[in-house]
Amino acid sequence: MDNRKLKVLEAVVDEYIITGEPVGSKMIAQKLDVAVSPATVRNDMAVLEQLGYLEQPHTSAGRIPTYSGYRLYIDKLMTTQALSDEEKRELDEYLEGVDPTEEALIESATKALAEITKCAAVVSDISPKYSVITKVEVIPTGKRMYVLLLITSSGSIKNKVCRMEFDLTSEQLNFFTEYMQENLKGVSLEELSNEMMEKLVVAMGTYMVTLTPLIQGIYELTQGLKELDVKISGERNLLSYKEMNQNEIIHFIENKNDVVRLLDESFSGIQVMFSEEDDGFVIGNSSMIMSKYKKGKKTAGSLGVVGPMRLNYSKIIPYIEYFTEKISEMMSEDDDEINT
Amino acid sequence: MDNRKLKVLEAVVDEYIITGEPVGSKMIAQKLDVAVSPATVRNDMAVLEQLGYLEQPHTSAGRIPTYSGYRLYIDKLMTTQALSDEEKRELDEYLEGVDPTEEALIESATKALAEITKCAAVVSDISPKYSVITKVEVIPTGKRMYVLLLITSSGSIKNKVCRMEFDLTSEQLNFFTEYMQENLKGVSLEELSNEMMEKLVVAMGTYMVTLTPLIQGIYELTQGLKELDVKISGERNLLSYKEMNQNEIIHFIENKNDVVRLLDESFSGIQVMFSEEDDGFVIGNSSMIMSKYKKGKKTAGSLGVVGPMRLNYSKIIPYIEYFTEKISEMMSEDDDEINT
DNA sequence: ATTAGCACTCGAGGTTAAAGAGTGCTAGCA
DNA sequence: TGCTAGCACTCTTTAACCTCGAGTGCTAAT
Repeated sequence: MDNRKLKVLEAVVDEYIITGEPVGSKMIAQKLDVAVSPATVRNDMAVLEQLGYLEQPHTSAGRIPTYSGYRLYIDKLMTTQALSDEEKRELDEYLEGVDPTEEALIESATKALAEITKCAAVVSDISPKYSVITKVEVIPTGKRMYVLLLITSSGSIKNKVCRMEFDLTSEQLNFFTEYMQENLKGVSLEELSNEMMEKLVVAMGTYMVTLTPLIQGIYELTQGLKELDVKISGERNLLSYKEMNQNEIIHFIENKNDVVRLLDESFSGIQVMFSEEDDGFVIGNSSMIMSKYKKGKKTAGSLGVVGPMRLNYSKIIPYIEYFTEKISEMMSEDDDEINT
Repeated sequence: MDNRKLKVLEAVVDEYIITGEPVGSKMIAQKLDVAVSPATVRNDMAVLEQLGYLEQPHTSAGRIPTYSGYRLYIDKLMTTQALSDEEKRELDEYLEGVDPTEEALIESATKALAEITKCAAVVSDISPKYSVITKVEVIPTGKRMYVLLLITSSGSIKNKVCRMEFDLTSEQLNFFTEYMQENLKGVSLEELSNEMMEKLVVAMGTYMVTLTPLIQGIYELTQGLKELDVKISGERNLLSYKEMNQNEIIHFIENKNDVVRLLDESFSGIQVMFSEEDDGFVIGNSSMIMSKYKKGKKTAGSLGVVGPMRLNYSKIIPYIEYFTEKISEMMSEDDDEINT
């Protein structure tokens, strides 16, 4: 394909990203570095339309990119704008002074991303497959009330209050704590199945009956830990894009968790997905830029943004790259400390 | 004021609540139990308008209630529709089988309220003034990593991971736990001031230096506990009311916490507030129905809904009354068990 | 006090006309 | 062969205009 045609396509996408309006031949003729007439551009655009990179909302309007137009633009044409030191510093500040707990880190990360990109930001926690139970505690805290505590190698903590029928003897309490400690410590969340829990219960013998609520509690906590922890923020940003369907946005907000699959499926490195390319997309006419961050040497969670197709890719992609790097660093610090 | 005029006002509000359209004289003449002509109703409506209870969007339209119209309707005219057993049962089911932790209970309560009323629902937790620290724990959980745990009489649990410079000796650990236990147990969150924390730190003597991160952690946890815990859900419901301003709704969603003041200020019993009556309202053209629930004999948190002025008060008010009763019951159970 | 009758107001919705943006095509030019 | 000027054509947007109907306020009669 003609070099000039590619330049035309690039110019159309660039312009459309800025204005959000269909782009005409005159505009492009001005923007191009080679001096050509609008008529020439028109011919090129007609070809680009035939190839499926551009489309016309109606005959007498300019062109807008199709999703394959965007795809080509992103993969081949676009020149990314590296972050200035200023911008990096701004980003660093966002993440500084944040509680190093993973949960808090992830929360701040989504907020920062959403704020900067004016999109909805999604950050998923480290996949629970990689964590292992490190501690089980039962703490009495009032009449017949006990707090269960479960801690994993990734630093997640879950707790739950259990109310019992009777007060436990200290002997029962010790037995339970030690038994759970012994049998659950080091067990990865992946291998922790229903059957395994059941076996544990049976093997408790006579204690089983009295301790049922506690066991139930532990079970619920493990279930909670297994859930991929995803934080989304900035959903409201989406409402400001007129090309996105209000109802779909609301649907997305309600069914946030559907993006989890996409986040989990993705491979490493930065990638851009379009709703047209994947029916699992929760929201039409949108794109998602995402990347996986690492924890030490292992791939951990994902982060990214969801927005309209008309996104400033050349700016946001470097942002996300930098962001991923930063989060990976911060997560890896944790990791070192926990695993060494 | 004429009895019939009041009936006219009631009919206008009733009708407007259903249709959302300005109400004409013909409609009202049909609805009234006394048989009068539209012309008569027109005269009455003109008077009601002069008194400030009704208004006309434009000359050739019907009337809609002003906020003082709603006020009069709610305080004097409206006949509330008591909940049917069916409805009560439905509500009960919503709250059944919920984790009896206050936090979970509150969360479910907002969801149920929002679902039923199609409004945004707000539930604030028991005001922290009423709780007392019952337990402080420090649990080692990896190299130089410690989990701090703070439990209050109201059943709230907060935890936090602290990373230390060095591993603590078991002696240090014991000292810290016992020291905190001794000095913080039974202390109410209200009296737990900055100065008090500082005194504690100083009194620790030589331990102070090494244990700083832990102290810092404890401090942060107490701060967290002091915050009034408010859950809001169903904000998206507001988007479906065309008489509400989109931007204001978004503003409300972002500044949810501004309602806390309203919740906290309110007195006991059910009450309805209008945005016109209080400039602190985060969202214009709206009303809020709320009530305080109890815990045992003490007033605890508040619950309510935020929606447009055009709400089905006669239905929602009994709902909220019943809901308040239910939540009070459930909370009081907790209370008995913890404090006896 | 109530009501029938009637002129009046005003918004909603539909139609028409003009303006403007942008295209596709053709014919001529380097 | 590739580019361009010119022009007719298409389609949207905007405004002006019209009509219809709902609803009112007033007046005069009951």
